[in-house]
Amino acid sequence: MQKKLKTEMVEDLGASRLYRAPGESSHQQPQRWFNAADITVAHQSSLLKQLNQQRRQELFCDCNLLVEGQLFRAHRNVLFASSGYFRMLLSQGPDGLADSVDATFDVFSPETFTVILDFIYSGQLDLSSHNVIEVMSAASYLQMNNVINYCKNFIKSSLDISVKDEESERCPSVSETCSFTSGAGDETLEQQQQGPSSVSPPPALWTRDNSRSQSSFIGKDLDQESSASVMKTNPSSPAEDLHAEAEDLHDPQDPLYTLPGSERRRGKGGTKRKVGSNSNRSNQPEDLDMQEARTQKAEKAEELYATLPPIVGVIGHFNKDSNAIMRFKCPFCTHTVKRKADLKRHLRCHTGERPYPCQACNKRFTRLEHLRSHFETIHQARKLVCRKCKCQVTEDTGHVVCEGTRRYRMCTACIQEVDCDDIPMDSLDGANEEPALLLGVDGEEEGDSKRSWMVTDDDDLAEDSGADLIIQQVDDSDEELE
DNA sequence: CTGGGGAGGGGGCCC
DNA sequence: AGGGCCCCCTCCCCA
Repeated sequence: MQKKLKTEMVEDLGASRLYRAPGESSHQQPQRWFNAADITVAHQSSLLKQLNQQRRQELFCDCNLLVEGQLFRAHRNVLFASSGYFRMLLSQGPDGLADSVDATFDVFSPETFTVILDFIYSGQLDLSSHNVIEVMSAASYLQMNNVINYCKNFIKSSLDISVKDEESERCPSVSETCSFTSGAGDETLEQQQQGPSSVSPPPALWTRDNSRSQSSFIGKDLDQESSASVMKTNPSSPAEDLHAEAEDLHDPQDPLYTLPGSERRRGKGGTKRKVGSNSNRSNQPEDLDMQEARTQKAEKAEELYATLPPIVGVIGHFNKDSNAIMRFKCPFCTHTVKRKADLKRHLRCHTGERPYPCQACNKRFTRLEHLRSHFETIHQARKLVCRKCKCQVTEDTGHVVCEGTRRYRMCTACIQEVDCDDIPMDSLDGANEEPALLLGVDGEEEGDSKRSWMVTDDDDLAEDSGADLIIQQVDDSDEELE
């Protein structure tokens, strides 16, 4: 594939060279440039191939790398040019060079390092849904930004559901394996050549080989600078893709859904304004496309979580015994956490996954506790404070006022001040009842109710009987299957 | 314009 | 590993 790409590039350049305006002299700049580019591309390709051949034959290899006990041999100059980690390691002077083993890695597997090393020497990145996270983590560790970008693109493409219907029919399986080919090796190689490319990188192009259930990603290698600029300007850049992904999940038309991360605040005002007025929405079946989108997103998020390697770690620091303290690093950002569970929780702000919908207002949350907090505050008037005068009330003195699905308390004095006809009182004073969320329904044991929150067929209760509102934990994938 | 409060989101950490 | 709690921050609304 790489060869084919290179060939195409050369052919394109050749075509450009042959296409010359009448009267254009042969010594004009374009022709010289294309000639030079032609030669450069061919030379790069040949050089990289030679280096790879030398590596495979262990010719002139001057660097030994031990990955979980498996020895890899490579060239220091190539590693230096490809990885920020190796740049730092190898620029520390000759001290560490005398050893038979120059570097030892235990934070990723030999298989992962093979992918990385193959990429360094060939420009081809063999990604699959099973290794992408670990490769990304390793690339992060080795400070190879272009590999990280490819991984992001791969993940994005795997998660991409915007063209789900048509695409899924044309391409039966979401890519199981993926091969990235880059034009000229690594970022640093390019950086060291002519700086930012004069030609903006073409958008990544997906080709799929259905017969082998395989996908190939063909894209021009993004050097650091150009990829940075692309990320700022090109909406299909990885960083923005992530946000776009999140927006995909949360229908931008739907003010109920806020965006994760930096984007999440955008829709918030709308959300708050809609809380009381959207109750009618909760009575309607969700838009099927949106539901399907959410389902697929949740499945992909689950797949992503499932592919998390046992160690997605970075060595944060050393304790007094010089033992490395492992932390779990987010593949999407620089955040690290101590526990894998915390990483999984954190990843939701990148994947946009919101598995906890409020049955009352359809608002979705990333965490159960947030949903609970929301439900208790908004729909159950758990706060024993008069909304009007802010005075403390009790379960008895604080009358619960309904406003759509929203409930709050008012003290007796404030109730009397306001015209009683204007205030829809909760006749059952339902907030005094224990919430179905916490105690279950119909005498169910708490444990059961926690796991299987009642899914009622009667969605109408959302509007008028807030006290009986039931928060439903929706397993989108199950819903989809049903 | 500004400050206070409400609501939501995220991180750390304990159970 | 998941649930839950606490805390902090940000955003928005409103007086």
